[in-house]
Amino acid sequence: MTEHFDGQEAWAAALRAHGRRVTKQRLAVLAAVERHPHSPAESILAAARAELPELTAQSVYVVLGDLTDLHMLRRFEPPHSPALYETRVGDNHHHAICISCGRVEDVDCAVGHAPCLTPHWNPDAKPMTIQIADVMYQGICQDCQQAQKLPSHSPSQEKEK
Amino acid sequence: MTEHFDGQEAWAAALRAHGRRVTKQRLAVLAAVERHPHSPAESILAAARAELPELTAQSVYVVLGDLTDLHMLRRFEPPHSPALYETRVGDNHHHAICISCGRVEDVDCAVGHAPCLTPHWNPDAKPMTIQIADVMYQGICQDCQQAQKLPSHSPSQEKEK
DNA sequence: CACTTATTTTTAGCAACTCACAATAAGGCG
DNA sequence: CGCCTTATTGTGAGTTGCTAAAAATAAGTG
Repeated sequence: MTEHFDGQEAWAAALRAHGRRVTKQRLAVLAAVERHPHSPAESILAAARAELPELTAQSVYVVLGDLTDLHMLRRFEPPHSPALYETRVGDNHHHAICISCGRVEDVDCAVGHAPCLTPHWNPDAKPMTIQIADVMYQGICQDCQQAQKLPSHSPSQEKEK
Repeated sequence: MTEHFDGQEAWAAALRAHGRRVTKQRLAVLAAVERHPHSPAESILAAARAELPELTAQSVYVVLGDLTDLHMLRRFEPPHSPALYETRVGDNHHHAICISCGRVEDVDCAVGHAPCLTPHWNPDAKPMTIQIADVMYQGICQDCQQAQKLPSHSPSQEKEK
């Protein structure tokens, strides 16, 4: 317990910079998210409790929500999954999710800064001012592909009767 | 009540083609989704009940789930919103959501068939086999932009203390 | 028309959050 | 350094959106 003083202090500074108070709860949450990117609130709670056992679920929800609003954290919601959080913000990157095992990988933005970012509006649509474009790739990771080829019986696909 | 026999029959055919039974509930749900694209289950229930008052919420969930699996419907889940459904499937198009009022607009795929679709994998990542890429644009629609410029008091933005 | 079984209904149940309010403790101040 | 204000956390309850189990109903088949 000696090498995370710098991270500690960095987060503290960031909190102060945003006019937030530096509490052990917030530091614990931040550290937990940093160490377990792409995690849901529940896992973050569990991870944070390792170093702060009395931490509450509510606090985690409140903190995650607040820090996300401040853009100190980024939240995204894959289909059929609770919201996931990560500390990597500001660089607009995307995510690939394995529909089989749920694993999430980061994917850098394909097209530089603004991704596939300028939508082609239908002639009849009233264009919006786009602020961000979340791209969510869905596929099958190598491990799961392997598993499907193997012996097994049910590929658990469509049933179509 | 005379002009929707064709739609009726088209959906019935599609259901049969997928080995599903043609029930008034399924037809009502399909019709409701078609008439109210980008709607959550609850709204679809309400809309469908207009023509089939005894329809159950459960049935709607079951039907929506089943038809989505069959790709007769498409589901997507904007942040902070329940799942939305639409009948426009097969043409990979995307969605733009107004973060202020929640309105959803369809956006045709920018890059032809596969959208911005080939992720650039980080050197250390094990690439997945991508099947689909959902792009979710978030921004502010013209109406809401207007509203924000106007007199009002709280733009309901960050608070940053 | 009878029969099989998909589909719907009924009734519970649950996960992931949100809300309201009391208790606690940062950070500013004298 | 102790006091005070108010952000933050904790407590306890409540909600939404959806899934599960089992009984009732009704498509489609022969």
